[in-house]
Amino acid sequence: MAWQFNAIEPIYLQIADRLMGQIIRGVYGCGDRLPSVRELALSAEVNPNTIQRAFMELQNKGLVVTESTAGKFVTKNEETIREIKGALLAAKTETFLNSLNSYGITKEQLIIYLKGGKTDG
Amino acid sequence: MAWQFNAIEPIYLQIADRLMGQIIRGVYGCGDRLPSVRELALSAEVNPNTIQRAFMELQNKGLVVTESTAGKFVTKNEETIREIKGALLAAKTETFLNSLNSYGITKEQLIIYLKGGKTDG
Amino acid sequence: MAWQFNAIEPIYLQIADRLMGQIIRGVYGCGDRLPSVRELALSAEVNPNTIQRAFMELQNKGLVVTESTAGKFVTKNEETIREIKGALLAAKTETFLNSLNSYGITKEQLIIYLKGGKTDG
Amino acid sequence: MAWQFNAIEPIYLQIADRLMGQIIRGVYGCGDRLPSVRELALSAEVNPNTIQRAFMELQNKGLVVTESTAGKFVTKNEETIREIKGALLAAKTETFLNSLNSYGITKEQLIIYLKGGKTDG
DNA sequence: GTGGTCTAGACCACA
DNA sequence: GTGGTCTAGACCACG
Repeated sequence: MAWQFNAIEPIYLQIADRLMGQIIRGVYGCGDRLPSVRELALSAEVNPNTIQRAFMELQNKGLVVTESTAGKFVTKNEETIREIKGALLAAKTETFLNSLNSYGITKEQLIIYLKGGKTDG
Repeated sequence: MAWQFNAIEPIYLQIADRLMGQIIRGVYGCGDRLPSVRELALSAEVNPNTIQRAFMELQNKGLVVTESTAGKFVTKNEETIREIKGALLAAKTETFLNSLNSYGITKEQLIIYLKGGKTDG
Repeated sequence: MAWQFNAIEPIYLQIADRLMGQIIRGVYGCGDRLPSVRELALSAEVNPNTIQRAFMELQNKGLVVTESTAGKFVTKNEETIREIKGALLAAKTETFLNSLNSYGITKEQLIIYLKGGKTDG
Repeated sequence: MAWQFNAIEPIYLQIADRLMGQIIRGVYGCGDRLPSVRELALSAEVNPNTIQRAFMELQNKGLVVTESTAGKFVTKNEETIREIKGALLAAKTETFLNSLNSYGITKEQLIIYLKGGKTDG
């Protein structure tokens, strides 16, 4: 079965996000070889160019490097991954705090709630 | 100018959410009179029935009470408002934590980030 | 033939009551599929929107759940049904006792009468 | 202020009911003199004929007797009052049980509820 | 003026 | 076929 994409965001960005998540989570570790463009194109049921564009995004961020003949690899620089993970957390959190803001909930209140809540287990 | 609505969620729910936010934030305080159905219909540029439905939601939640010919009012029960604010925070936070989870970020990491971060200032 | 409605209470509430009665009595059992909105609209000879509103009431009470394209179903939670039946009995009884009160008849007298009376047989 | 009447039932019957309630409750005891027609007409803000008709109802039931020059009196026969009180209780209860019946609630269930409930205090 | 109800009819998503 | 949403416009009760 093809992957699931929403109709709002460009598909290549959705694929890039998905791959980024897998790298950040460590599904593909530091220096690991990533699946080939054709492989991904088949499993996602999209045009290989779309996969290529997704990789472009990741390469621009420094998360992925291409070694011409051998394929594409996760960067060996752990620091880069950590930075991107941090930036992602920052961006998502800011959006979230803004959405809470429109209900008059502040960051401090959120922290108190998180520390007291049982959401995670 | 008409309000902005997205095409995904029903308009009446978006209006209900907006009003709920204003009540929770205190834009409309405990016991305050809310704008009339027709008034809101004009400013939102929607059918009065749509506003009516939005209010139904808020009345079901106990956030709004209506005094037949006098208009609609925010509940005088502060406790109700606080409860709903809490439930809302819980729901939004759970969704957020789930989205972070797909990047391998845990609640604890989020708390650490929030306490150290500069997002708010 | 159309159903009978009084002119005092809103039709949609009368329909909701009628359906609630049927669910509580077990005419529609736990998890049973209810007639479709359009079907009921035809037999009651009212607008489908009116039926829809009636169902809204029942859904708010948790008595009915809707499975988008499959139809509407009685909740599978027997407990919910029992609770609502109890609440209904309590409400009706209180009103009744109040009306007796204005004739100086107490609850105790009513109990005695019920136990001795032949109303049921 | 005038008394409150609903628009459904004839006013004279509503007045008769009100007076009957007062007699049954003992507001006007066995053999007591009742207010005059004119007096009642003034306080109820209705035509004296309407009061007269109300009294006719009570006289037909044997609850009130007219002593031509002295006015109208509650019957001295306590038994009559008790009978009417009983008949009233029977009628109201039957209606009530029928309404419960449409929700599948039996007389026995009502008795159990009444004995266990706290409705009265 | 306020809210509430109802109808008629349209359009959408889902499957 | 199912439910859901929205509009347009009418009518009512209340004060």
